[in-house]
Amino acid sequence: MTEEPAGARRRPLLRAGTTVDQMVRVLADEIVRGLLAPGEKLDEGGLAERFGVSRTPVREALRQLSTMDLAERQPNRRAVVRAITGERLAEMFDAMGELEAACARLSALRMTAAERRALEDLHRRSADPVRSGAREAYEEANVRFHTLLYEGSHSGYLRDLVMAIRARLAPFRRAQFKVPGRLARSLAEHDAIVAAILRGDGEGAAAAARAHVLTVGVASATYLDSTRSVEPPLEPA
Amino acid sequence: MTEEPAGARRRPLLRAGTTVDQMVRVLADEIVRGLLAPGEKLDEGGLAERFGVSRTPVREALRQLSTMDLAERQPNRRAVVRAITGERLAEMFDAMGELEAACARLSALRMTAAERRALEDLHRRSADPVRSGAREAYEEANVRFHTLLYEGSHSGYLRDLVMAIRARLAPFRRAQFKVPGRLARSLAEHDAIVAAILRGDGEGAAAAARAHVLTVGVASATYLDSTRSVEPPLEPA
DNA sequence: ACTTGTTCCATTTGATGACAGATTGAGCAT
DNA sequence: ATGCTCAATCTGTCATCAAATGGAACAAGT
Repeated sequence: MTEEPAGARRRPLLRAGTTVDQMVRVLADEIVRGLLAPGEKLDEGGLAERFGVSRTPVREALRQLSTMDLAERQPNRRAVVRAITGERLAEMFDAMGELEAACARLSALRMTAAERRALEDLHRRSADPVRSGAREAYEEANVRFHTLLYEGSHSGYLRDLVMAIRARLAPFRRAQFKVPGRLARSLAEHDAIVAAILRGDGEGAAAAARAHVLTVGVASATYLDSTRSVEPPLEPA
Repeated sequence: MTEEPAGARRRPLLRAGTTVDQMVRVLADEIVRGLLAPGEKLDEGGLAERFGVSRTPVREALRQLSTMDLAERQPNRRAVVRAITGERLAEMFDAMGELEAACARLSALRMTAAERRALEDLHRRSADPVRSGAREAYEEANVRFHTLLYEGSHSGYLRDLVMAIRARLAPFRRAQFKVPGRLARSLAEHDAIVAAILRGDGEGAAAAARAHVLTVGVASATYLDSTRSVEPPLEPA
């Protein structure tokens, strides 16, 4: 620690973790966003060259990805991006619905007054993007809304669990907003959840949240049927 | 495949996966069962020597363990067995309760007639071990009972999720059965769950299952308070 | 002729030992 | 007792070797 001229050159750009962690972040993001298609081969040598490292850290990254269920490995066979079957996708939405419902239920029971106010405020402000049809803005508000629900459960474990699944389903969820009129309906569903939470009705909040996610799941299934593929919709960086 | 004299010498004892997978299984088991105490250092060189391999596969195993939340790693610092704080344990029981409730709810809605019969049969047979005080036998029936619930949800994803948490909590859950009279109460709680499922009452089943897990969680918390430690109870191999 | 089965080799994975950088704890001076 | 120095130890990464895979080329059978 002799010199630190201002730019801190020791950290080579976005050094938030180790080399392997960085690779995992990048690859996980690309898989979740569909830039790496399901079934795509993850060649150790190729990835090593791409990231400018040797194969050792690449292997560690691949093992982590496979533990996270984003990649699949078999002994002596090359790793591939995990393909999501339609059935599995449905199961994931099932689980997502139940976990969202759990968070909503616990939020209704456990949220502090401040947390309830914040939720209500955010929900009220979300009406503007819907009126003006600002999809981007609403999507952002939507993410914040659900995050507040997870935090409201006052269970970090539950929050981490549901956010992991959410990240995995994000591309599929996002597609639904392109359906005409979906924004308004989404807002109405949020309204039911907020109302139940504010009156402390745990079961009501759970049912509303479950229905909300179910709707999203059905929309995704429809989308998939129409495209005859389980690949998540591509999108630009 | 030229010769196979009967003993199949090619597989060197329990070869169910790769070297790393085997190490992960062994270490995960030891951590979950408390043979490796929380906070215990996991030295790469030491483990390499113990398993008779080089450090590279050990590192992969450690990375997988840390992804599974069984170990903790920081850059350039040695890996340690993940310590479960009391708060985190409570959160895990929370999540477990919600997931069990979800499985029970879905079971009530989705179980086939055969599955309902199997659940009822098992539950009825579980009364014997309780009467005779056969703790071991009841514990086994208990595991099977819950597994049937998970399968009944008809969601493999949900099942995997809840079974992973269950494995992590197993040592804590098991301790509760040593409390006098707990077997009978556990059976009674199961009874409420079964009754709700058989009459197709999803919400009732969910509530009963949640209460059941909550009871277990409270019992564990009490146990922890009494021992002033968050280490899972040790038990012989 | 077209499929089916076999043999080989280029490619890829699994694992090892070695080297540079970071950490930790013992020893010493204050 | 407190803080500093430095060496032993451990982690992160690499280059390299043995074993396994999976196609291509080729032979044989229907």
